[in-house]
Amino acid sequence: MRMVRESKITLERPDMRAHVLKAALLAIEEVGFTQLRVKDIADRAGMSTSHVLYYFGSRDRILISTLLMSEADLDERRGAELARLDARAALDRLVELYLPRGRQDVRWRLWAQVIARPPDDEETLLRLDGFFRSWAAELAAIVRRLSDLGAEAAEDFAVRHCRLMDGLSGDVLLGIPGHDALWAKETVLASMRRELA
Amino acid sequence: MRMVRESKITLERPDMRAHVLKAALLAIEEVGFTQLRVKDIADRAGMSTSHVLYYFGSRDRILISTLLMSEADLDERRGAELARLDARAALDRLVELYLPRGRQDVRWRLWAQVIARPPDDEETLLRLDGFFRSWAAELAAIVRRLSDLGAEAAEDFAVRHCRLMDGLSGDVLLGIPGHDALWAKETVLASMRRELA
DNA sequence: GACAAGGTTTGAACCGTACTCAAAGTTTGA
DNA sequence: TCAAACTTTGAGTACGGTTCAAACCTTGTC
Repeated sequence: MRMVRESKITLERPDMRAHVLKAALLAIEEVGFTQLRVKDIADRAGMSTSHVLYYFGSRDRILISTLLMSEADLDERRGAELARLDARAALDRLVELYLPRGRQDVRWRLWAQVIARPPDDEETLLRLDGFFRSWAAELAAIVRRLSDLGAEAAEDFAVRHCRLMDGLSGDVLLGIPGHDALWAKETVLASMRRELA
Repeated sequence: MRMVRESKITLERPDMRAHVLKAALLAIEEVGFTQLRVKDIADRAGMSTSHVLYYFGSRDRILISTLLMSEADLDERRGAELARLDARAALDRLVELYLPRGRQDVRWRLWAQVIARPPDDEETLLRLDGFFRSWAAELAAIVRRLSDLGAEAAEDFAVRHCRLMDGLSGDVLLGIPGHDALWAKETVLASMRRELA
């Protein structure tokens, strides 16, 4: 009995899951987040809805997994891209990568969804926390190159500004008049410059 | 034709709507946000689901209206309560009122919901923006009592810290281990003290 | 005081969609 | 080669939001 369960988990082919998650990203972009049905994902993955559910168990889990993949992907790309830039450009670019590109930004819509219906398993929460920390660490490293802040102060600066960007993103997602992606970017950068000057 | 529409709107009894919204708050607390059905609200309001929908049009609108009411209510209470306190105590209390009390905080779950499924009518967005501004204005006023910051600087301080609190609230709602309501409060207050010192 | 017009309320039906299940198909390993 | 476990699907279920038409009330008018 227990054997069955364990082997099931081990044998879940990651390629299959990744395939579905890519289909999910595509589906969200094409049909929009609010109208997204499991069928839209299944169609684009070339399989039945039952099969998608067989791998993920529930619609919510598909979305959470999509966020995790999307975030992991960005985590990699970010490291590679920022390494090539000088500190000031890296700071600017990091902010750009972090913030939503607009009201319909897929990654941020996923975040909003997950915050509205949070997962209850500890493991997922720790992975999400891991992404937070990764962003903060990257930002802290850049800040240390730009100022004479100590490790602790840089870390504090980074965490505060990540959370600030989270808050600003809420405005962007809501579509508050005047509070668009550009406004958010300018606001964060102003706050950063203010402290680093 | 147009007459019908207009009179319909005018005649919507506000007491009836308010009654439903209070029922909604109660229902959320009792059955939990994720399992909330329109029927749960209707039951507690002592009417049929059709009747609730007759007044609000859709489930989403009920939730948005509940948030608006909840926020308007807090807006009033806040003004009355903070006026009685000295500046330092008022700052502390404002932060307490702003932040979620915990993972299940009803007002914040409503915010999360509305950000995940934003309304598309301009009017609602402006009302939400109004609440943002109201919080910021209140915070700015307190800050000016505590420091020699000018009007502009105080306003900037206030907006940044409101958004910071929004971001921290996300962590609390998610239930990231270690990031509870108390942690959020301490983090904001530390940031505020840091700048005001 | 009766009646017309519009406003309110509801129960019953509709519809869409997440999820379940059993059966058929496929792989793996002994 | 066969059986056991894994995969895949179509059909079916459950459930919740939304619609609709009909009954009920309220109000103002002759």
